Amino acid sequence: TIFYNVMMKSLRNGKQWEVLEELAMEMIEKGIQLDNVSYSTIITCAKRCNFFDKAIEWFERMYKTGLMPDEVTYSAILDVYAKLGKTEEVLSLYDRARADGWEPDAVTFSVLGKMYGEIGDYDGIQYVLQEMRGIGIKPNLIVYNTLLEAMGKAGKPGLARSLFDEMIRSGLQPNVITLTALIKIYGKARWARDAFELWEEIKSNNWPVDFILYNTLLSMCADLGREEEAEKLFDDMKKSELCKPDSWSYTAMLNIYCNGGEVEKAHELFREMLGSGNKLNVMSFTCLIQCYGRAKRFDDVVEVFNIMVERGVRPD
RNA sequence: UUGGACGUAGA
Repeated sequence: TIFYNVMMKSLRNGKQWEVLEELAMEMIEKGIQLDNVSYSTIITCAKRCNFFDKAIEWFERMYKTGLMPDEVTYSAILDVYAKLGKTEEVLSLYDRARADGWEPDAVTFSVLGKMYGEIGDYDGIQYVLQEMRGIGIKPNLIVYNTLLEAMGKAGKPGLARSLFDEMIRSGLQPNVITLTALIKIYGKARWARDAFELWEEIKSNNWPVDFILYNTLLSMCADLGREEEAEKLFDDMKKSELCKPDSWSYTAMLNIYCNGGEVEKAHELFREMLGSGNKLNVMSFTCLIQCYGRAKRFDDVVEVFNIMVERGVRPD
């Protein structure tokens, strides 16, 4: 069994669903017992290959064999239903499993929290927090990250901040994902002051930073029209080793200049981007085309479009 | 180390 499980794991990493399923069928034909590791590997492979129906099919097959799912298999299948947006199924499966004496763990709650975040269900998030406390599970870093982001999606930036504070008080160090999520939440709440305060705190605490975090700050600046701060951040990126600007960074900067009507700056930056060796994407072209369109520079619109086609970027 | 959960852009 372990041999097959290891095989299936590597197939899963290569997203080879068809081959993996054949192997699983072979196990059944040869009478080799599938255990929870086998089933959870099968389920997550199907999920990663977007064959959600297959994931459910295999879970039901497991159920029929009478093998009890363990906490890993449960979270794996709950995540499948959650990603399908089948909230009812998630909850009924959760309740049924609880009734069978199953003890959920931190991963379970991050799956549930993520689901409620996606639908912006504040009461759902509270339910997760309450269940977690009731069972006596201490949230780990990922659970905090998930719930914090969910609070943001439910339109509760203040509560997201409270969770962040609670996390720090509990002695957990935030990672770059925590910080990026918070910055995005503050940006969407138009809390620029809080976001920049957090940015200072990040630097003074030596908390981790990467190019995605920078990009998140840049998009916030774009949304809120904070050109000066953005230019400073963009400059930092160019000077840094690990956080070089990518096409997302350029797109954010182009947005700032376009929204500010600074067509020349946008044009100059666009040239820089073309020469930067970055993979180009539709977003930056879309932005620039709009910019020229608004400035009634239609010859430039055509030129940008032609460059886009030349560079092999497909319009969507 | 046989298996599960988290972060960035345009219209």
